[in-house]
Amino acid sequence: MDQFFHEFGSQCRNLQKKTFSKGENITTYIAKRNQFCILIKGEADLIRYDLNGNRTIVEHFTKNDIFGEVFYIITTNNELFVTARQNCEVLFLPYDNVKNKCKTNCKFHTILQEHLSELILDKVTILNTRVELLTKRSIRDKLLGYFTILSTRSFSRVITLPFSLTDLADYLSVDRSAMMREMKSLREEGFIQKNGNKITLLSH
Amino acid sequence: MDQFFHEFGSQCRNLQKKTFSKGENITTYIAKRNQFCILIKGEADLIRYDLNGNRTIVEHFTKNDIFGEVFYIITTNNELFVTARQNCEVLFLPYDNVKNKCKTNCKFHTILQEHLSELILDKVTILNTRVELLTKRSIRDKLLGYFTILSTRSFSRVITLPFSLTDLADYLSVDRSAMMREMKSLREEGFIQKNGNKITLLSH
DNA sequence: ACAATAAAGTTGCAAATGCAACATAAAATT
DNA sequence: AATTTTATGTTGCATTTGCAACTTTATTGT
Repeated sequence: MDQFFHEFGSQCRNLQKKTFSKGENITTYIAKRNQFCILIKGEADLIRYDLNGNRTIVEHFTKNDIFGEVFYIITTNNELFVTARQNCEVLFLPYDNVKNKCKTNCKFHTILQEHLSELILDKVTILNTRVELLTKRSIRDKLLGYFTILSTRSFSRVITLPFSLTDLADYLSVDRSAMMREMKSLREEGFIQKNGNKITLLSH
Repeated sequence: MDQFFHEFGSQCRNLQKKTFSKGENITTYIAKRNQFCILIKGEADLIRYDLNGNRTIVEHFTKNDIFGEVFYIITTNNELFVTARQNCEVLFLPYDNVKNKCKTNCKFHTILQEHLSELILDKVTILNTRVELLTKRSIRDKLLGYFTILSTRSFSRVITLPFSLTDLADYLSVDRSAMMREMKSLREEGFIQKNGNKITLLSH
């Protein structure tokens, strides 16, 4: 699956491949259109700004992640948009076209269809992990929870934050200065060790 | 799809249909097993207790919702279990059996497979809505956000809470008394009107 | 119908978090 | 290399939230 999107991504007429530079806006979630996107290169974030100006990183996408308006029901009137964190390559295709058979019956759509439920299932597990994190009651628990997830994924007590501390606060949906204060306590109380964007989880 | 689970739910040997009384434990999420469940009758909740004794309603399931360990990666050592809120009927099947072809090639699995990605996609939108809610910064915004979602779904300014206020607090992952205080302010400031478990959203 | 249990509602106080405003360090841009 | 921009780190103070402990009102079970 890993190389599949690259290899076959440009063979069908019903999809578009676009390139984005760092910082560019990839798409905006406006209404329930059938937009389905695959990130085949780079990293991107789904960002929301609320009425008080708070920025939230709703989702963080890496290679082979899927996103788009099909996955989202817009209830509030907050702006939601996907921004390229690095230079990105994105496949755009109408979801109807993924779900139903492609007219041209191309190889891309056939394989995509076969793996579709697996791709979406992965998204569910990611979102469940995200909910688990956000339901934690304190900044401390959110931080430790997040570190634990990264640690589990990398099979290591030493983890590298995938984004800046400012972004981390927006991802955990907490105030940055309050988060920094909590990080300091965690260091002082011997829970973690910190060196730039590398953090070591200590047994305590 | 709606009646499908009932009609065909008992025709295949590779799945089990079980009944649960209100309050009973339907399943516990322990490890990444391939458990896939369909709630064909009743309502149920995915509950987590953290080390401080806080109860969180991680998810709320209604008729035709799918759940189970396939959707979950257990990272923390918190207990996660699904409890019947009402008398429930649940189909249990191994996910491998859903994904791949069923040996007996029965009608149930065939139709389920056809609709699988749609079912999982629905779950993604539900989870995205949940994340949207949980990333709101204050209890007030969480409450108003939740009311707005229910209002949009029911096409009405008058909404009926699907569970008790105690449960709502556990669902929004906030302290109950703090939530009650906020509800009171919302009433006093003319945002909402309240009558039992019926709430009316006012234009303000 | 009564008792028992659970939910709703309230409050004072403590603790956590958010806000604003900085200083300093690092990274990006010209 | 100098300048601008962005990120990190810190702090005092205000506000929000959580905690504990109640009373009152519903709901459930016998």
